[in-house]
Amino acid sequence: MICHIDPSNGIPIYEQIERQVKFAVANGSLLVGERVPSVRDMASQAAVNVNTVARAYRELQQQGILHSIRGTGLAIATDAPEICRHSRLNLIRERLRSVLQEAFQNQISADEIRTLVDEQCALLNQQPPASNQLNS
Amino acid sequence: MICHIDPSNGIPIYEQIERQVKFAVANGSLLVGERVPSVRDMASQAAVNVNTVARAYRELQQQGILHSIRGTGLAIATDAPEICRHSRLNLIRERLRSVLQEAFQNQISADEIRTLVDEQCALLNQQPPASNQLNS
Amino acid sequence: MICHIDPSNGIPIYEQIERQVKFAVANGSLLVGERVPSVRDMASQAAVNVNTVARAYRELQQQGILHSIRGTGLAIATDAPEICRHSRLNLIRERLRSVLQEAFQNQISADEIRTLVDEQCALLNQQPPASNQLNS
Amino acid sequence: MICHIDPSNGIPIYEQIERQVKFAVANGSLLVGERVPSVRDMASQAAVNVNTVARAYRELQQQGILHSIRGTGLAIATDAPEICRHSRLNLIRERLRSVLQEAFQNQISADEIRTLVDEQCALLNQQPPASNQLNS
DNA sequence: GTGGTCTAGACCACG
DNA sequence: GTGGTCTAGACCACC
Repeated sequence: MICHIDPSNGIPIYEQIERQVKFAVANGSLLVGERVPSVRDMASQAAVNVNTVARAYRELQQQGILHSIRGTGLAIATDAPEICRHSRLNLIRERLRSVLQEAFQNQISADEIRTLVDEQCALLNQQPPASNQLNS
Repeated sequence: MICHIDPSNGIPIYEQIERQVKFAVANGSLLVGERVPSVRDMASQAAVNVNTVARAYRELQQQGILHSIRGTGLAIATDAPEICRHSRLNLIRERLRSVLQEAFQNQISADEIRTLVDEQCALLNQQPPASNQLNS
Repeated sequence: MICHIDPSNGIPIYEQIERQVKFAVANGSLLVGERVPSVRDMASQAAVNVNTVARAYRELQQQGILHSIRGTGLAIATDAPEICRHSRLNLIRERLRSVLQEAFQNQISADEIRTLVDEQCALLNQQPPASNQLNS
Repeated sequence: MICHIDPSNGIPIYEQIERQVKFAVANGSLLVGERVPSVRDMASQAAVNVNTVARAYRELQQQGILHSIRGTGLAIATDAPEICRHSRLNLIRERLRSVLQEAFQNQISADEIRTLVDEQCALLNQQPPASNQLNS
């Protein structure tokens, strides 16, 4: 599990971590019972503060996605795949809603929006997907 | 020029004011040379502090959208319409790019995205535009 | 007597008017006993507020450059040419001092300054002097 | 990084702070990536209000000279040295241009100007730089 | 701990 | 009347 953080993104770092864990679970990249990196490892790998990782893990525990194994660390909970698959589209939907709302408030038409979407899809698809940051 | 402020929507008040002025300029509601309400008028109309309006106006000046006529007030600058028209779409485009990038990196297809977009367009369009609420 | 005002100049408008009257007197463009335009005329010609012109004239009176002729207006005082010729270079010197001081504070050397001065002299000399604004 | 503020010199305090930061960057006293003092530290050291420092820092951010590391503080941006070196000379050049223009329009010769410049250079150079006063 | 936002109220220069 | 500066103090999110 490797996290790519963009600190100048508007999205809080702890939330970027949360989202990436959820996507990895929904994806099958992280399996039930598998351990996530320790707070310290994740912090040093992603070059962020340990408290930030701790906060992300804490919130993931509260959501039932991680559970702690005493003395061992945190692992993906049994229900995690279901929760994450269920919320996978919602994570995107919520961000999208906010953008589109601003667009409509500025009297940008649905057609103009679709044009922008297609334009960005084209741009992003032709980028090498392997080395990409997960946020920007 | 009347501003509708939603103090509980995450976007800082001074930025809501900025956006609405930009929008009004891009729109033609505010014409080149026209004066914006005095900081005191705008503050009392929008029920916010004078300094908050002053900050919005100051940033609009720094962006070349307003220019100050000493002792008289602030007016729409000559190239404000061009700047505002440009930035209007760019602000949306940039936010959209960020969302779509996250989506693609998590194996959400362009078709799924278009479905989400259409869904949100439908939802947002049927909201009552009665109150001319520019923020939320 | 025609005044060229640059409202976006940092120098207060009333002071721009003062300086231009002084220079005109030092120049011989305004002669002893000659009347300056009425506050209203000057204000409409220079497109500034009447209060602003009034303030400039008031300060020129206090400095003994203008004197009022009851019911007639304001005229160049007897001592004005001497005063103005004397202060002609000082007006420039004072502004220059302020600029050079900032330069020195930023560790720009006297030689660099002389280069800048020569550069600006060359630039300004080749401009048609007739149509120029008097301030900028 | 220590700031010397003169509250009674016409230049707004926040701008004195801005200039001194820019100067220090152009100078190499502040290196890329280095952190500036926290707003609270700078405020207490310079005996000004926190908001005043915050305003200076905010404007430096907008100019691309500082960038914020969330929850950690503000650091010198990558291209700050270039920006600061550029703006240092440009600020002087612009002020100088304005003064010289007024001089030429009032029939002061380039030679007279050079004499004034030399005179001011001599005056300013012999001032005691003991207190390292960056403003006056 | 950090910066960011907002409020309230004072004072100033300018027109 | 206008905007601009500064202070003081509160509250917030983030690290």
